[in-house]
Amino acid sequence: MRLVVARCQIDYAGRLTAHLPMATRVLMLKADGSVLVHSDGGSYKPLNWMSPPCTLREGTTDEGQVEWTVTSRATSKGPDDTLRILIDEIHHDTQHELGIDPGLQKDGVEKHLQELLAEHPTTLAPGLTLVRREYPTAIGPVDLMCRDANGESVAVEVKRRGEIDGVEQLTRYLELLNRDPLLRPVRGIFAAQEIKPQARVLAGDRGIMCATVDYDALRGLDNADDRLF
Amino acid sequence: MRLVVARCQIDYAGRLTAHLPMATRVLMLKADGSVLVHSDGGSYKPLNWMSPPCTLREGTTDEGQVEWTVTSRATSKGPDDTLRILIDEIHHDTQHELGIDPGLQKDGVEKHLQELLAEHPTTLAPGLTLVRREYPTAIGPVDLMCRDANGESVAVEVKRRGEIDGVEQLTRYLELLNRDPLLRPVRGIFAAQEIKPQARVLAGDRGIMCATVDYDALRGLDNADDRLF
DNA sequence: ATTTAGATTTCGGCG
DNA sequence: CGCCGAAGTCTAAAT
Repeated sequence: MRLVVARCQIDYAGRLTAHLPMATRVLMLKADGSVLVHSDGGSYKPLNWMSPPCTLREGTTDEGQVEWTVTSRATSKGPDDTLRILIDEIHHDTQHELGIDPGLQKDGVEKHLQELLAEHPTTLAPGLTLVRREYPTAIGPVDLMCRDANGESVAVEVKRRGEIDGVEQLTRYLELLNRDPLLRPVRGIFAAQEIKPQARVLAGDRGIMCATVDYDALRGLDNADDRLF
Repeated sequence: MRLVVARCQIDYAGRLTAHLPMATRVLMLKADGSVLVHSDGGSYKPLNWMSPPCTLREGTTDEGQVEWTVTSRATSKGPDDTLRILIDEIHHDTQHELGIDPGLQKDGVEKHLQELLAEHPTTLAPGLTLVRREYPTAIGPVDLMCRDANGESVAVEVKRRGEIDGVEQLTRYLELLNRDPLLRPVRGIFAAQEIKPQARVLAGDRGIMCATVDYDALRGLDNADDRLF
């Protein structure tokens, strides 16, 4: 990892073209050849960057300025990209050995939400029981297939954030499932930690029930269960 | 901007929980209080981070190790987040004045594609003429509203990458537009630089035509036009 | 290898 | 200020 602070001007050409006027920025040059250009603000996203695999070549302009050219080969996904960094002045330049990172361990994403709801289906609707998780269909798996108090089928789509696409997805499942005479009628529940108003409206329009899920409360239920055994 | 290279262990708790075992990493501390944790690989996304606004507080553990705690307040968007960085050894620690960045200038995104197609609708279908761009409807603007050689209405949805949600979006527009006796029948064209197979199948199933757009060729047409005048 | 769905998505525009 | 759509999205799992 090489860390450079420099006054520079940057031009990118590839999937789009972008330009950064001359200013002082941080350049992060990683071991795999990738390059990140950061300013002193914004979020985690760099102003500009080059994804690996790519190669950096150092050159000199006609005016005698240092110029770095970072290039990647054209792949099936996109055209060949070029990042041109024209360096006016280097304020800082250091090299560091970091080694391979052991990697990130995550917990609390959609999969966990689905697991918790599978164990506590009654939090979605009274009398609901689980038939199976990841119920397979021709167009993909339904997150939770359940049965309600009347013995009728209920398909549940779980999302961390409930938006229109999720409602569309559940609608496609319901359309398909309701063609099966052994299952029908199948109704739907759209479950998410947070449901956007537009998604709620669309769901209502299609007779789909919305359920807001409290992740912490579910986790609490789960821990309570654990203590019983 | 403060750049730190250190052996550290990191724990994040907020929208999810995440853990990074002890290893050497780069810590980028920006002027707005945000923190980025980078390893020597991966893409532009940090292993872990904290978005502004947030505050960093330095402390010491019972074992005498330095500990940084970065916290942000709970907002309407999410709960309060905490990033705990336990520092084992600092290899490098420098401070740099960067100033405000003049910002990025982009060119070549969906808006541009839409503009080019608006000027050259016949590349989508022979005899097609533009009625208007961003044609307003109750559920949002249709990218391009056109008329074909027979004088019938054609709604065009423009995407850089054509996926299922784009087809769903166009379907919703068509359903609404076809309720209008003055417009109907309205057919649809789904235009994108690249169309995914599943999106193509769904479009075909709904009688929507797909058009793959060559951005460079369109830009060429545009330049040719310019030269005529 | 290709495709698809999820993300601590972030970012910008408009009402 | 909140909602909505686009992104050089990236990434990991499934096909």
